[in-house]
This record gives sequence, C-alpha cells and structure tokens, in this order.
Amino acid sequence: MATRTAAERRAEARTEFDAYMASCPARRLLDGISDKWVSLLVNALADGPRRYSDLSRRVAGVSQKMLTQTLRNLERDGLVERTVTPSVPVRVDYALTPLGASLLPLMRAVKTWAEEHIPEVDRARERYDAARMGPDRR
Amino acid sequence: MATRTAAERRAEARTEFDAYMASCPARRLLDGISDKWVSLLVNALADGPRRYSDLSRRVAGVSQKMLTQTLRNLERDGLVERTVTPSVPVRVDYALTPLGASLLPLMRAVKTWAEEHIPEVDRARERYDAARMGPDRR
DNA sequence: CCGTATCCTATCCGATACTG
DNA sequence: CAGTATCGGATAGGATACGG
Repeated sequence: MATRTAAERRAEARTEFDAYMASCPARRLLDGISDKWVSLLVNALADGPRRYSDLSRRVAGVSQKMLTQTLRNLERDGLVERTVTPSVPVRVDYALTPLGASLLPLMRAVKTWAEEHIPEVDRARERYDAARMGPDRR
Repeated sequence: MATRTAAERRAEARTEFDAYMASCPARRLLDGISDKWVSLLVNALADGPRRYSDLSRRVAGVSQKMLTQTLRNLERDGLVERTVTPSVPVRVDYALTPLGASLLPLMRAVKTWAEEHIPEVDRARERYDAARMGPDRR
C-alpha cells in the first residue's frame, strides 16, 4: 500500500499531460464506467427498479460474483440505490439514482450503436482477416 | 477449441434473452468498445490523424503493448485506418474511419460525463465509506 | 432470495529486449 | 520511429460451497 503501483509511477513521470493523465480522477472514473457489466446493468435499470434475481436473469452470462461486485461499485459511486425490504425471504431492489439516470442516455446510446453497427464491423473483420491470410498464405 | 467455454455454455442455457445474451454478436462488440483504452484513443483521434508516437504521448500511461494492441483491434473492426508512409524513419498515421467517427460523439460524451461528474461521485464514495466505517467502527 | 467466502484459472498488462 | 516477442506478476472473473 505504501509502495506506488507501476501505473502511478509512470503517470508521475509524465506530468505534462492533464486530461489524459493516468492519475487524473476523471480518468479513473472513466476507467470504471468503461466496463461491460456497468453498461449492461445501467441499461437493464432503464425502466425502473429491478430485483437482484431479476437482474441476474436479464443480464445473461453475468456471474453472481460480478453482479454483486458491479452493483456494489455502482452503489458506492452513487449511481445506483439499493433498497432492502425485510420480507420473509428478503427482497432487494436496485434503482438508478438521478446521477445514474444522467449516465443512462450515454450507456443506452453506446449499446444501441453496438447493435446497429455490428454487421459493418463484422464485414470489416472479414476483410481484415482475409487480407492477412489470403495473399501470401503465410 | 472444440469444447465450449463456460460462458458459452451458460449463455446457451438461457436462450430466452436476446439483446442481453452473452453470445449475441452485438454484446461482444459492446464488450470490445467498453474499454478504457478504446474510449481514450477514439477521443485522442477526434481532431484528425495522429502519429503512433503522438498517441503514446497524448494518452499518458498507455504501454507500447496496449497502444499497439488496441489500435490493431480498432483497425480490424474498421474504426481506425492505418497509413504507412515509407520515409526514412517510417511514419505511421492513425485516423478514424467514417464508422469510427460515428462512435466518436458517444465516446466523447462519456469522457465529458466522467470529467463533469467526478466531484459528485467522489462525494458519494466518501458518504458510502463513512457509513461503513463510522457507526460501529467494525 | 440474496448474498459472502474461497479457490483457482485465464487474461490483462507492464517491463524488457530486440528488429526493420 | 514503429513496432514484435517474450516473460512474469497482478487482476478479473467463473465455480462452488456456505450463511442470513
């Protein structure tokens, strides 16, 4: 904990940059929200509060561990609010806070962009791969 | 290679979901662009073509390896075009393609959001951490 | 139902050394 | 200048088992 990480040491060696600085707080936040589970979960909460089990079903492929971990981070960052209802089996709901809601349009736009442009990207990949395999057959 | 990965097996077991499916191609693309280096590099190419060394300086903290790797993936996906000028030391420029340019506004919006809301997030974190450490001093 | 705890593996990624 | 190759430590993340 006392010793700096490699990334921090390298960042300090290049203090002439600011917005793109590795140690810049905004940069760390950007790292945090540039996460596939974050974008999927924020999108999954678009239509209102959802239960934990609901989310685990909606976001297919997420493990219990990553679901809980990502929700905890979002809660800590103030993007998501966690509400516990102490019923007979306990019930937990997650909802976007106003702050989280302000991020939603962006996450939704990115998700939509991916859905709309995947055919174009697939064609680009085929072209790229064909160009490297075809000509010289290395 | 013949055996499916754990993620694929789990995805197949839950075929009732589509947009959030783990095996959905759009989902994989979303995973790919939900990457900190991608968002930073696309933003760094906002104002036009940049040389390799230029990018490595602008995006502080990126290693040669990750810079090359990310640029290659972006090129393969058709988001970035690589131009080699065979001068005396060779010169390589990277530029956004029209497809990449269509993603730029979104990446820029996310970066801007992070820069604008980091104080609010920091306050939320302090509140969260204080609530867990203060009351019972576990 | 909603987690937490543990183990263990795959991959990320930085450091370093070398090439056209 | 613009890479490629390789190594090894750190970390992400899945599987499993257990607890409130």
